[in-house]
This record gives sequence, structure tokens and C-alpha cells, in this order.
Amino acid sequence: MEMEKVYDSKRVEEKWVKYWIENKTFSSKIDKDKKSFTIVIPPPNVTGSLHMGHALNDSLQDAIIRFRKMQGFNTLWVPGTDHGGIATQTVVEKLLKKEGKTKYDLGREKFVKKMWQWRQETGDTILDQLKKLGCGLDWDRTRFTMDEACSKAVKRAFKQFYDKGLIYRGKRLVNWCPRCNTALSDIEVEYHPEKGNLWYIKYPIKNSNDFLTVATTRPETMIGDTAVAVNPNDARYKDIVGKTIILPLVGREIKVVADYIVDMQFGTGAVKVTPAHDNVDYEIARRHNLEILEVIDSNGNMTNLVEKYKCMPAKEAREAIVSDLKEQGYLIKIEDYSHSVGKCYRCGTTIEPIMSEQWFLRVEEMSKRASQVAKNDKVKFYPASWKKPYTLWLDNLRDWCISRQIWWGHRIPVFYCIDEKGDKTSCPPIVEQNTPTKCPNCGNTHLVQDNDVLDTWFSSAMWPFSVFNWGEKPDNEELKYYYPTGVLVTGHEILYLWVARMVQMGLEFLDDIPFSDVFIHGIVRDKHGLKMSKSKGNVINPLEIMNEFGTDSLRFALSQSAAPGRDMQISNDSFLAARNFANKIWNASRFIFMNKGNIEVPQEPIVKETSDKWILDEYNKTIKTVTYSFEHYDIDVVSRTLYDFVWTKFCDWYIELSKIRMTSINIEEKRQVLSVLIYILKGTIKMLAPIMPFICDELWSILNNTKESIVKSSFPIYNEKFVFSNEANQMAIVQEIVSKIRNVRSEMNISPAAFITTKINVLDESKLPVVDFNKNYIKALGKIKNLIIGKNIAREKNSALTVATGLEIFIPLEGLIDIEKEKTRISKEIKNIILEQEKYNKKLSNPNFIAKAPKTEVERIKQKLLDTQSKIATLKETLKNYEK
RNA sequence: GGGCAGUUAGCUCAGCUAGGGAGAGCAUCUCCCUUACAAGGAGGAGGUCGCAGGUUCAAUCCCUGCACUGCCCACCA
Repeated sequence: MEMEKVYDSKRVEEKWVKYWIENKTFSSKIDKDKKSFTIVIPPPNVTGSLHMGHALNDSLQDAIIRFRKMQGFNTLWVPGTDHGGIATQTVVEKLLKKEGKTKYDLGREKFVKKMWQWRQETGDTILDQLKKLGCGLDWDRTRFTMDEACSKAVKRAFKQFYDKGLIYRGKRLVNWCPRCNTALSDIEVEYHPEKGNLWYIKYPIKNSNDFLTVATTRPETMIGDTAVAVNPNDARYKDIVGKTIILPLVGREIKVVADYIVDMQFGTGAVKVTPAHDNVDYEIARRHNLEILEVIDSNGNMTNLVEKYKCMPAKEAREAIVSDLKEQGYLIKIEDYSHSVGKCYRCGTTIEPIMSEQWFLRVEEMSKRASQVAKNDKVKFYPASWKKPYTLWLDNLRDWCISRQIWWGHRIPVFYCIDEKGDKTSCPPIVEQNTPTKCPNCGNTHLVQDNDVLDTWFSSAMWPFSVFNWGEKPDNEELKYYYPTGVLVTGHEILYLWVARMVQMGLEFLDDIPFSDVFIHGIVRDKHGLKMSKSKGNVINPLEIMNEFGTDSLRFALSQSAAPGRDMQISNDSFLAARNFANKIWNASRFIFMNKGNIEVPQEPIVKETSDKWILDEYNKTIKTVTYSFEHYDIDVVSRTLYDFVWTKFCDWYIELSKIRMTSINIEEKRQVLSVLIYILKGTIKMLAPIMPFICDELWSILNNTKESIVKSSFPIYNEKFVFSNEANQMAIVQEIVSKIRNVRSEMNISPAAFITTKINVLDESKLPVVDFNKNYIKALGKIKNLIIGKNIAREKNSALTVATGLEIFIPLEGLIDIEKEKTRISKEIKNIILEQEKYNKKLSNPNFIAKAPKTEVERIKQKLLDTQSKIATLKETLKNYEK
């Protein structure tokens, strides 16, 4: 088997994507001997195609799934897509528009059929892209939020809610999107600051020449005012509360009410109250039993409240009303004013609060429970800082408007008994999981279904159990085995929209949390820290990155900055560094593989030398950190720890040291070092496999000459027998000496190819055996042909000097030494050590330090001071000799 | 208005949940195509750890206040 000199990601990725799918590597079935670990994918909308957000979200889930699988769990990651309600309907509507048609031209039935057709044709694009990303999903379980099982779950849930009295229909103030022509829930409204005006209007007091001035941002709604509100503590208006106002332009009489909600500081302290078009006003109206008059209808046009403005679009009506107010002397002034305006989260259109007949879900009880499980940490957040916002939101939640006036979605499973004329009879609505054929009340077979569909998030909220056929059979074995899931991985933007509701519904229907952990990752931003968006043109397409740098590089780069809750800035540099890392692993493996040849190497490492023990000690520590970090979703730490171990420990030092034994003609010597190299390499790629699955599976198959995926192997476990602190200390000394020698070589322009003579004068006698024992390492890494170690070795003329802790190192130079250069170098070294020394002196001259700091700390600093003193003495002595 | 993050080398970020050596990658400078890797190796330069106080023998780390940046929530007439 030949390995390419440069890792060929394309060849390898194609191979393994196919392998994992064909071999059903990630399929799961009930195995009661194993504990389950489940993740349900946050289902991407069928309209979607893979963007960086998905790439991050799904790479992280895949890493967790692969890790847990290797840890021995029976893992299951359920794939699927979301029908995406309004968003998806909008996409298809746009397609129709290109043909010059609207959904009304087709009619409901044909339009929905077209939606399904579209979904069939293009809806799985993103799933194919997830396959390319390497996601270890159980593809045979692919679900869709509108497939039969999910539909059954929705109907079951609706009926249970309804029977419990939690779902009700009523006319309430709702958020209405005039473009989507539907009601939205409170969290589907996004608030953006917008420049507008503040109009100050005179409201005359009845039987008086006096008037109140109100300030408003929406003058057109004034014709629907049913009160003016002031703060009860406002001295200015003390006598006016309870008086009657004549509403300008309309002439209707309205009362002045006192309500604590009014801010005395704002505007004039007097608020016009339009209950039908403002949340606050609606609440004031409820508290004071005010009449609710609708001014604007669902099309955004004026109602017939005032004949003159009837049917006018609200925007025109504003101009007309302002102009009329001005004309009649009611308008005092207009100020510029910037305030937040609600926008539809799907299309950005300004939301119009209007009165509308809708279905609502009572959430008070569910919210309490969902909040409670977070408070007592049954559901844990990573990072924990999201716990508070989550509970705060739930603790202040209002009823959820669940009906939407669109056609794409789960139609509300409520049927009405109708008479011959098509009018609803007095029979109660019929709510059944199975479509009813006749009215249970009167036996009539003329039934009609409610026109509305459910909020897309209603079905999403049931995703963790609807995918296990809860709708069909609420107590089935799979549900019992796989639910609750292990972790929910998501960005914070759908924490309320989705996560909180899954917890509510899970507790409601299964009496159990849907997941014990919520891992909230950040947002992928561009290199300037800006959110990626099509309009900014700063979108990085993950598919292009996969193509250019390799999928493992994309995954590694993302994971490397995926600290819980932190946004990340990425650029090509990140992917480039990751690609280089992949190549490094590839070549380290190539080196080991080539050297192995046909040599039989035992599975267990043969531990002989200091370096063996040192690297095993480092490897062992790495296992500990990586495992802990995986379990706590610190995926960034996992990646960085492995990067550091592979590059700076394994490659830079151990592999370099291994070359001494590798070139030996003694086959046993080679076998021994190979046993350690291979042992560590295999363990390392196991740890890396969850993040870089392609290259690791490829290397695994080469090293083991196997066709079994690496995810079927077990994750390395921390092992007490590989703790070698003594050897770790020895290696630290070796590394210090080698670095010092390299430094001198570099600064004195000694060719990297040249072999040199080096003498080490050991001042600290305890170090003599260590240095002597490991002299081969120093020779190899310092490129030394002649190494002399001893006590009382004197520096000969024409040799460069450097000092390490307890040691003096002399490097005799060929020919004449450049004295000026050497003097500069030594002076610099002295300067650095003096800086260090000053710190120690300062500490030790502080009597409080001696008295109060721990004895070990004082001793440590004293020792350090002695070291620096000795080093400086040596260096200065040498410098002095040059001066002569 | 309330809350949550962040502020460390030119850039991207670790370190802060054990207070006692300020680190990595990229960029930059010097040397090297040394038979795993030039997508590489060796070495260097670069930081008063946002500001001001406090606790402590000792603060990048703990506490308080402030500034700036970003995000979330809100009853912004």
C-alpha cells in the first residue's frame, strides 16, 4: 500500500461517505445490553441548503455521536427535515409568481399538491449535503415533520390538549403579517429600530376649554381610541382622571383612566388607548373594561369605523388623518423619533397587531414544569449562562397562538358539523385523532375541517418523540429505549422558539424531559466579525470549503473555535491551518507505516526508554483532557488539545527521537519503538476520529489492514500505568538543553546540516546521571557528533556558551569565533536572565512574602534565584574574558 | 429599562471554576528543500493582559465601579 505524500481528501472522502452509508455504520436498533445515546437532528427546513450554521451544528453533533459510539453507547442520530410552514410556502408561492399565478388561482387542494411535489423534488438536497459532511445519521430513520407518523403525533397531541381544555379558540390581539396573511406567535416577531415620528395631538376635555395632549407614533389608529391613560401618581393629571374626552375627528366620548403602566416621563405622560392595535393598550383595556374598536383589518385597510377613511390603506389613512388634525387645529407638533418596530421573522414585513379569531394553547402549567427542570438542573445548559434567560422567558410566557392562515402545514384537526347551506350547526366541534366521518352529536355526515394550519413549531416541539412513532403508539419500545435523548445541539436563536417548547411538550406528553443537556454553540461569523448574509456578500459556502480544503479541515476548523456559547470568526486561514494539520497527521502516519513494513509489532507498547515513558505520559494526559472535554461539550478544547499533542509532542519530539532507533539495524530495537509509535498513533486517531472522520478512518484501515470503521473501535481510556512523572521531568531537561543548543546554532549561523561538538559542564550534580542517560537524545536532536558530559569541564577558547538550569553548554566553533557576535548574544542572554532575576529578588526582599507565602513557594523562588545567579555569573565571566 | 457575553501579541483566540513562570495558530524576520511532511523543520522579534479602585505576601485570574463592543429580553405611547 502506497501512501500519497500529500493527503488526498477528495479520494478518501468519496470512499468513506459511500462506505458508511452502504454498511449502515450508523444504524441503530434496540440493544438492551447497552445504554442508548440519542440525538435528534434539529431538522433543517426543506427549503434549505447547507450553510456554515448547519456545517457547525451538524459537525458538532456528529462528533458527539461518534465519540459516544466509541465510548460504547448504542448511539442513534435521527435525521430529518422540517416542512417549514410559512418559509416553505413562500418559496413555492414565488415560483408560482414567476408563472404569473397565485396560490388562489390553484386553490387550496392543488396548491398543497404542488407543495408536496416541490418537496419531493428538491426537499432532500440538504440531507445529501449532510452525507457529504460525513454525518453519522441513521438514514433508514429519515423523518419529515409532515410524514404520516409526525402527523399522527400532531393530531394526538392536539386532541389531548383540547380534551384537557388547554387549547381554545378566541378573538384576541395577535401579531398579523399583512404579507404572509397570517397570525404569528409573539416570538416570531423580531423588533428592529426604525426612524419615525411622534405626533402630539390635542384631545379636548368635555365641557371645558382645556385639553390633554397625547403623543403617538401611530396617529391613524386614533379613531379607534377608547380611552386616554395617565399614571395614577402623576400630579399633573390628578384632577383629570375620570373626566370625559371628546375624540377629535370622531366626536366620540372617551374616558381618562389611570393605569400604572403609563410612564410619566415619556411624551406628555398621557397615552391614547387603542386596544385593537397595541399590546399595551390591549392590556389597559382589559384592566379597565374598555371597548375594543377595530381600526385596521387583516388586509391592512381601514375598517368602516369612520366613513371618510373606510377601506383606505393604513398608510394613506395616516396622511389623511394627520392632515385633518392639522386642519382642525388638533395637531401640536411632530417630532422625529426612533423606536422598535415589530417585523415578521420570515419576510421582514412590519407586523400589524390586530384583533383576530385564532387558536391558542394555554402554556402556564407546561411553562412552570419546563422552567422547573432547568432550575433543578435536570436539563443542563452548556454554557450555563443560558439557564437564566431560558427560565425567565418561560416564567413570563403568554398563551401561544398556534393557528396560521396558510395552507402548508398540519391542518388543525378540528371538524365542524354543517347543514345543507354549508353553515356550522350548533353541534360542538369534533376533535379526533382519526378523521371523523360523522358528527357524534347528531350523526350528520356533512363535516368540514378548520381552515387554519398549525404553527410549524408545534410539530417541531414534538420532534424528539414523534420520530419514535409516539403518534401511533405512545408507549412503544423504541420510544422507551431511545427517549430521553442525550443532548440537544443548537444555536441560541431557537432556544425559545424550539428548545423550550420541546421541553414543555416532552414533559406534557411523556412526563419526562426530552434531553438532559442543551449544548448551545455560537454563530459563525466572517473574519471581520460580521454575520454572514447574502446581502453582505460575505457568505462562505461550506461545500466550497470542503472542495478546496477537505471536509475534515472544515470540521476541524469549526470545532476548534466551537466553545459553548461563543461566536466564532473564520476565514480561509482557519481552513488552511486545519488542512495543514490533516497533512501533518497523514505524514506522521506515513512515516510510521513505511517504517513498519512487514515487521510484526505487538498490540501493547514495549516500554523501554525515557522517551517512550514520556510520550505515554503525555498521551495519557491527552486522553483525560479530551474525554472530559467531549463530555462537557468543550469541543474546542478537544481539538486544540489533540492538535498540540500531535504536532508539538508526538511529531516534533517523539517521532524525531524514534528515528535513532528506527535506523538501527537491530530489528528488535525497531520493533520496540514501532510498538509505541503505532500504539500512540492509533489511540490518537481514535480520539481525532469524531472530528476528522475521513482521514482517521482511512488511516485506521491502512494501519490495521481492516475494512472496519474506526467508530467500531473503542475510545482510549486514561490508564494509571502510563503515568511517568519522573521521565516527564527528565524529558523536560533534555528539551531545555536541546532548545539551548539549537538557539546557539541558529544565532551563530551554524548550518542546520552540520554536525557539531558540544560539551556540557554539569554544575548540579543530581543532573549528571539524567543528562548522561539521555545523551543520545541530545545528540540526535542537537545534531551533535561528539558530546562530552562531565563535571568541571572548562570552556575552551573559541567556543560559544549558553546556560541551562544547573548546566553550562559549550559549543566549540570551527575556525575563528566571531567575538562581537558572541558578545552580543551573551549580553542578550544576560539581559533576559536579569529581568527574570529581578522578579525573584523583589519577591524575596518582601518580608511578608517570606512570612506568609507557603514554604514550598518560598523555596521554589529561592532556588530560581540561585539558578539565575549562577547563570549570570557564568555568562558574565565569559563576557569578561572576551573583553581582555 | 433589565439581563448576558466579550475586551490578552499586527490578526484570530487559549489561559481566568487550583492566584505564584503571559501562551498557540496566522502574519513578520533569520537560517534550512536534514530521506514523514516546504501544506515542512530550527530559531528570533512582538504584549504596562480595556480603565480605575479593592482583597491578598502575591492579581490577566477573585471583588466593586466605569468605558467600549456584541447579543438577548422588555409595557420604547
